[in-house]
Amino acid sequence: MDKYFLTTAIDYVNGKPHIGHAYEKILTDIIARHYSLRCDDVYFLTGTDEHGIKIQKTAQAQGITPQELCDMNNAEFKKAWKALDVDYTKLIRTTDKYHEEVVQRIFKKLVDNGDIYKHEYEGLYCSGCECFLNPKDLTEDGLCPEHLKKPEVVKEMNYFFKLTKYKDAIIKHIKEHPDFIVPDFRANEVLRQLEEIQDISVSRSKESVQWGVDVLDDPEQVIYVWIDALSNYITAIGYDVDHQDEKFKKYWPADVHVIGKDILKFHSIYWIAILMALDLPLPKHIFAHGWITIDEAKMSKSLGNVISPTGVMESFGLEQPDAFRYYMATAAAIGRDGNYSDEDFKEKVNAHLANSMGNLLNRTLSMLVKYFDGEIKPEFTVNPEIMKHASNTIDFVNTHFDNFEIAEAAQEIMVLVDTVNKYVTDNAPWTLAKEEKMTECGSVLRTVLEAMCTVSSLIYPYCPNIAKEMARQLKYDLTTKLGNIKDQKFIQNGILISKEDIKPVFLRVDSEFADKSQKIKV
RNA sequence: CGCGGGGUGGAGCAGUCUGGUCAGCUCGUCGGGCUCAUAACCCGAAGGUCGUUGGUUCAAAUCCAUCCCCCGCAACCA
Repeated sequence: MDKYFLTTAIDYVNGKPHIGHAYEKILTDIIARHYSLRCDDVYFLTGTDEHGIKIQKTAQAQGITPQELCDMNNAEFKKAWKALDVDYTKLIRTTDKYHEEVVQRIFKKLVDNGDIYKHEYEGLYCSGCECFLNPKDLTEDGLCPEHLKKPEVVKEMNYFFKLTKYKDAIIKHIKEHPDFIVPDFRANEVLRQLEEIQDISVSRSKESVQWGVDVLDDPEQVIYVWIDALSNYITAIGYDVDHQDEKFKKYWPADVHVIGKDILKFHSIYWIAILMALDLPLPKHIFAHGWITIDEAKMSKSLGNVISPTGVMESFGLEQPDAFRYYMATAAAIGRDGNYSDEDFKEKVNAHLANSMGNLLNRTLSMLVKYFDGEIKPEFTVNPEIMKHASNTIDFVNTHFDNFEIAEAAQEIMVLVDTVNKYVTDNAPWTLAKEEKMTECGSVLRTVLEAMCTVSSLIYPYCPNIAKEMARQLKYDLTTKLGNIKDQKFIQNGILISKEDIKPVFLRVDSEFADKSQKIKV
């Protein structure tokens, strides 16, 4: 694997980031960090979608310019990603000049090639909304639901993209590549949607939308979201219609587009058709994740249950996002909806990160100091069965990631941790020490510590800070590639650690200890 | 008959496509063990006729049919 290029959906900056936006970015960041342990060159693209009527109106309502609104909210998103340790390579904004220019040229190329044509569109226009309404959105009396006014029938000239031209090719591609749409049960939905696909309108008149990218040679029309937003995946890495720079050649096609299940249609149909029209290779996978519900209810502003990702961390007094990231990543099986609840969050991260994993390292290092003054002696050997299990876990985790089974991979890591905890109890090094079987005792400890090196690598994508702290105490190099871990020993002979250097890698949430430690830290 | 998703021990879920090896996982509860550790770790137990009813089959959580219930499908919104 020489490169791995992955993208998130770009977020509409009409509001601030919430837990739903965060879910997708965390998942993508975890995938990116995982592959960074298998490949030297990972490119993680995210971005913000900044054009369109809603932004125009929101800005108007707030008495600021659209650009000011975008700048403000774009900054909020960046801040959130920083707080969550979402370590993207690049964040593209659809208002970036180079993006706008390439989008115009893409549009023009599609027009020149005959994939985009002008067509008179007749629709129901509400002067209150200043936009066209979908007939199915109207009230029973045929009124605009917001303004309770009867919309007028208005004709508008728009540009249309010949989606129908690519229908058969897309169906063929989906059928021939069963892992193209992940999870696979979503592919059927897309195939059904493809049956009733129509050409899509890809522009709006200047009268209805001003905040957007102008169509070249036709200043009365603005390019609509499809071509503007979806193209970010190629413009960000240097695509242009007549020139593609080295970066683009290197990274395209994307290895995966990570998106929400609601926009699967746009990615697996519209975007694919656009790529076909541009004669570009198709992304290898489209991974559609589910929703995170809040206490079993869909998150919505009207219900007042929108949760800010950083708010969760604050309410539990967490300075690092690791626990939140772990919880988000394991909240749902692949592509399914998951649920967030404070209670469950606390139970799960305490049980897995503090009790099982953190405590395992802690108890082992404590014994090493207590019985051997922190020294690993040359005669300490490792248990081959535990090493085998650790090595197998790497394989399982890799396979899960290749299938985008993030939660399932985490479960596999915890199985390893549980196995090692059991190994410690079964071999009772404290008893061996009392019986003065010191070599046996030390061998148990060395085995656990070797296994913990693997654990720290595997947990790193989910919990980068915890993993770094584990690695520090193990004197282990976290940049070690997963492929190099197998059959290698990392715990060196000699003094590993002193009593003062041992510290819990993750404190139980909501415990007295956690409270106290937080005050000390601040 | 609108469309889609779902109903599995106290909670959250997997398993359903490819019937048997499936009643599983995480958490919680109760009892026991251990004492190295972050009141942690290990063992054991209780608890489910897998929404209903019927059918196919040697065999169904899994296939077919019927019915019941929940959640999305206007907006904010991944």
